Amino acid sequence: MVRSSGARLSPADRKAQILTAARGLLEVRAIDAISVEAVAEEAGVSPGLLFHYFGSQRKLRQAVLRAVADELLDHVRPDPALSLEEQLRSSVEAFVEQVSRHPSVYLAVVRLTTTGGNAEARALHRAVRATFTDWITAGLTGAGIPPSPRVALALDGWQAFVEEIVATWLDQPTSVRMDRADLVDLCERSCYQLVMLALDDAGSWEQILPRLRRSI
Amino acid sequence: MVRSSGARLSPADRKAQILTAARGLLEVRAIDAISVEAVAEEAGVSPGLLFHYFGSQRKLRQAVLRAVADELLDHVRPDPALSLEEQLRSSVEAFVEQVSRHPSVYLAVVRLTTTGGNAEARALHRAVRATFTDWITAGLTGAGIPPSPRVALALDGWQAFVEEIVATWLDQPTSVRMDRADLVDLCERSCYQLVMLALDDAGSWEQILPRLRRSI
DNA sequence: CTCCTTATTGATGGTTACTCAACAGTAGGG
DNA sequence: CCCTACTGTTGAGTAACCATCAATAAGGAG
Repeated sequence: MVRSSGARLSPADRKAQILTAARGLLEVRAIDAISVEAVAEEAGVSPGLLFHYFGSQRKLRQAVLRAVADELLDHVRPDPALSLEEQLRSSVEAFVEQVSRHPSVYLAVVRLTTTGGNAEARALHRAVRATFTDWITAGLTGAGIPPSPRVALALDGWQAFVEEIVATWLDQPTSVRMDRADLVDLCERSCYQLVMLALDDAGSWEQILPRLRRSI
Repeated sequence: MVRSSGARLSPADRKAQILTAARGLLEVRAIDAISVEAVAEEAGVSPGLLFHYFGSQRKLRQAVLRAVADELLDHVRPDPALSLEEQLRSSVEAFVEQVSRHPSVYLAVVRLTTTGGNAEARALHRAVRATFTDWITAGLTGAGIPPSPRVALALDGWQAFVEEIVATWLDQPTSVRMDRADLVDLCERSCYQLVMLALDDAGSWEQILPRLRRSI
């Protein structure tokens, strides 16, 4: 067994190092296939230590996913200085960008719809979704569109739509894929369409755009 | 240990019995939490026998999911005698119906986007999706709308949208939920909207409906 | 240099996927 | 009716892995 890190570290440093090691494994293996012993070896540390710091395998995996999720949210967080229309567009672009860069890592968070047990993991995913939904509903409220259960449901579904087509798009060979700009376009416009639908507004999404164009 | 089934059965019968037992467990536990020993006990059989018939735990789970997926497809398969519009509507209704009846079982198939390892499980999910997509594209082709990568991507995303909002809807307490008819409506209309979007057709979905109304 | 705190380990137990040689039920020939 | 060949089935045994805990050693304070 390799002991890459010679001596004792501060708890914070050690925890960070273990998380980094686990994240490295996430580039290759799926989250469900990450064993405590593999992470321990990757970190150059005894398996027992992981239990000392994280308590259990579930909590370790949870911590890894949470770290990745936080990182993703940081990249996608909208800039309040922009207009609402620009916020949506640049956030969608940032999302596609980030997931494209490290697909196996971010899809682990984005796609863990995993009916497969793991209530905490699903809770994390729902929390990420809820964060996005909050950002958008705040923007819509600013444009005079009040929150409603139907809109919230549509936004939730829209995120599933985006996650799915981005993932599918990534799986396609680059020779066949549509332009990335087109993908972003499709994601952006579908948001307006689905919200309009949830509002039971038969009109086109272009009617709503002018209201989103002015900055807040 | 209970040996509910006294003696030797034909391989086909035994396999079917084990699958039934596993499916029963799926009503309660998640697919990832189903151990070989639990299934063996449920079936009244020694654990070793499961390996004889299915080879490994992965393949066993795969077989269970495949059985459930086939069952789902059977219920949702569109009736060629109907008009295209009616086919979409009744298939969506059948989908909501079936998933509502045994949520824990069918969500196991529908929601196994589980980046969590399990390449075969994802492949199965993709196969189910592809089947639905084929049905719809066939219908669209009949209405004069030729298949294209953009439309295929949108249909894939639409299914993610539907799966997500149905699952979310199921999680909500019945007191808060919107009407089931409204849910089906939202699913149906979003399909038209997203296809139009993929066609880069700025018009409303109502322009396309008349073409779907005549039977083929 | 010594002591005390605590980061870290290695031994250990229990669960579970998986293998395999042995057992037992059933059918067919004498 | 009995023997034999075939094969469905078992139960013991192995390996990997999650988890616990008492023992160890590193590093700073005095």
